[in-house]
Amino acid sequence: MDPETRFAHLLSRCREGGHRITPQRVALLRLLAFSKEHPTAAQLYAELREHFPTTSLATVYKTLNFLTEMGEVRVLPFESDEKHFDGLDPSLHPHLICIYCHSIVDAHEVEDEAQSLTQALAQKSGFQILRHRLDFFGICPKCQEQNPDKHGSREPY
Amino acid sequence: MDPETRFAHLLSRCREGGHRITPQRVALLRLLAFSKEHPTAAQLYAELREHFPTTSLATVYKTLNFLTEMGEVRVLPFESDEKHFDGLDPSLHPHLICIYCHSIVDAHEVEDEAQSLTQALAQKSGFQILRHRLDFFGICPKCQEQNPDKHGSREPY
DNA sequence: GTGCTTGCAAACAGTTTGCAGATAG
DNA sequence: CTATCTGCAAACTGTTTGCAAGCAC
Repeated sequence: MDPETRFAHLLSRCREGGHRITPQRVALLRLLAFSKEHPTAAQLYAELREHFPTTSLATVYKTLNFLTEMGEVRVLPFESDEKHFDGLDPSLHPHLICIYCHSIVDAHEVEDEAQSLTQALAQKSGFQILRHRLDFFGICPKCQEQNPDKHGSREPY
Repeated sequence: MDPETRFAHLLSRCREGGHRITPQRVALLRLLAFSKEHPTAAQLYAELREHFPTTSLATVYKTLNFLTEMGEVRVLPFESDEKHFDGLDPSLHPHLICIYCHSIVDAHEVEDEAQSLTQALAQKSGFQILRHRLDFFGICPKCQEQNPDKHGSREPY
């Protein structure tokens, strides 16, 4: 789904849910629909503040929370303390996380394999599997090219 | 690896790392080696207190933290706020989580499939994949048998 | 005896909540 | 006009840190 369509979808889902469309929310929904980076609440807040200097984190959380309850946003907790939010595509798909640059990208490439692995596991374990969370940690193509000691600024995961 | 061997292994890893063997640590290592339930720090603390009424959570965290740094314990963050700890088997393996009874069990059944999925993803994405985190949420065999409204006490995930 | 460890309390980080004033519908 | 939303501050939860007294080695 392209970001503009996704944005429109988020807007109408808000209306459906009886939530008012405030300028702050419009800006947040836009960020969610357009950011591929799976941002944290703090990152969304920082970007929002560029346009709404008085916006508060509480407002960001309140909106993220009802979107999560509606199933439009997926929460991604990692070992780091802050939770990341996937507002691009709430469907089940694996993620690839770079331990150096901390980028988090969707890994739709192996959705079929993930599906069959899930079925195999359900059969072998007797669990009725409803959803999954599949994260793969490694070094992204960009960081593989770089000089190892230039990854610098961020603590590797 | 059987729990007793695992316990002995944890003990010697502590010594190797220059960490002193205190009675509190012995008790904690024992819990880690024997508990299949992937407990939280608070749960470990509660069990420890039965034998050491004055033990503190801080001590539990300090020990868990160096074990994690040594690679002997794996941290499992979920959407719930508390982190769970896998001290049974720090190797990479998928987990099955029951949304009703909150049990977390190892899913060694599909390790081979997970391995080949990982290779396929590495090839397709260009990532050099170092480790993964595979969680499957669903209803465990025990909870499937129960009357749906008897799952009661715990909030379903 | 030395230096790591304990256990308490205080600090900390991320998230949530309460509330008075502002505003979407 | 009314009910919801905002933004601030305070509360809350899980985890970490500082430090004096205690204990492993």
